[in-house]
Amino acid sequence: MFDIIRDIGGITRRIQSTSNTEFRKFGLGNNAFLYVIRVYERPGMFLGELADSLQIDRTTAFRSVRKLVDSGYLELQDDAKDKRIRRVYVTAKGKEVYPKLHAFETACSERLTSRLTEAEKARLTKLLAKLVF
Amino acid sequence: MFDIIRDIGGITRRIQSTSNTEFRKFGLGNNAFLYVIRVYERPGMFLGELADSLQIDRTTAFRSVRKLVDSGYLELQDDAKDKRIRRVYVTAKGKEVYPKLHAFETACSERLTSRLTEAEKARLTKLLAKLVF
DNA sequence: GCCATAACGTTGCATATGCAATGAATTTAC
DNA sequence: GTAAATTCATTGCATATGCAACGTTATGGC
Repeated sequence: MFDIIRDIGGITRRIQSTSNTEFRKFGLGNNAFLYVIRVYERPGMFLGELADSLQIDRTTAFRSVRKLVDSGYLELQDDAKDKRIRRVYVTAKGKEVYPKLHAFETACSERLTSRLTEAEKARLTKLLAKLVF
Repeated sequence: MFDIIRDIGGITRRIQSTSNTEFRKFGLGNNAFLYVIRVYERPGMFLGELADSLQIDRTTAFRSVRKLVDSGYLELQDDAKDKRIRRVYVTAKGKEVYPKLHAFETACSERLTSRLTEAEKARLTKLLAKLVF
């Protein structure tokens, strides 16, 4: 049964590796692309929120976001009410690159599930959604 | 559909994080436990083979194995025929700790799939096995 | 046999990672 | 209202990571 854990672990590491190779040319290696995608789709999260949503350590996420701010893909804005938090948004440069990131993610997904029928894909999605941690 | 990739990515990072926290007391943080488990179950792989089977970068795997040799969990043996390769085995110390690693993996797996019926678990396992990379 | 090609382990180097700790802002309890 | 506890962002530090490169050994083509 623990095959499930092992399988998804291996798949994840492999996808991560090829994604990083693919996106290094944009300066989006080391999982940086994950942040751009997520922030594009859900702008205005604060830093810790973003980290949690990606299941990534907050300090690692913090540094990754800072790098992305420096390289012009993301920007930070102070919150009006809560002085502790800083909200994250994509810049024009980030918006511009998003379609490429998304297309690659889609292509990865399609190859990954290429031996599944549409019905099986739907079932898999449903089953994964029921997993809990 | 790319939800599949995102889901398994998040799950993997989270499991990895808790596993590392759990096993750091044995000096088996940083995914080191993965190597011990794998080598225990399939002894005699050579270094690159082991890395590939875990979908981990070969140089990273090399260094992790070296650390585990230093800490006494694994040992290396030269191959009789092929002078290039070195095969990996668990030591007595590695064998001793394996049950704990395996038990934790099982517990993780059970919690993860706790909202699934037995039939659903079986289906999920089958579907994951059909994923391709 | 012999040369080109490939596979392996290994190292250097720049960078990422993550735990522990800090300080500031906010919320909770009383 | 205020003290304690919580939640942020941020930094320090030790360590892990992964690409590129190297030397050695094996393999394939001729």
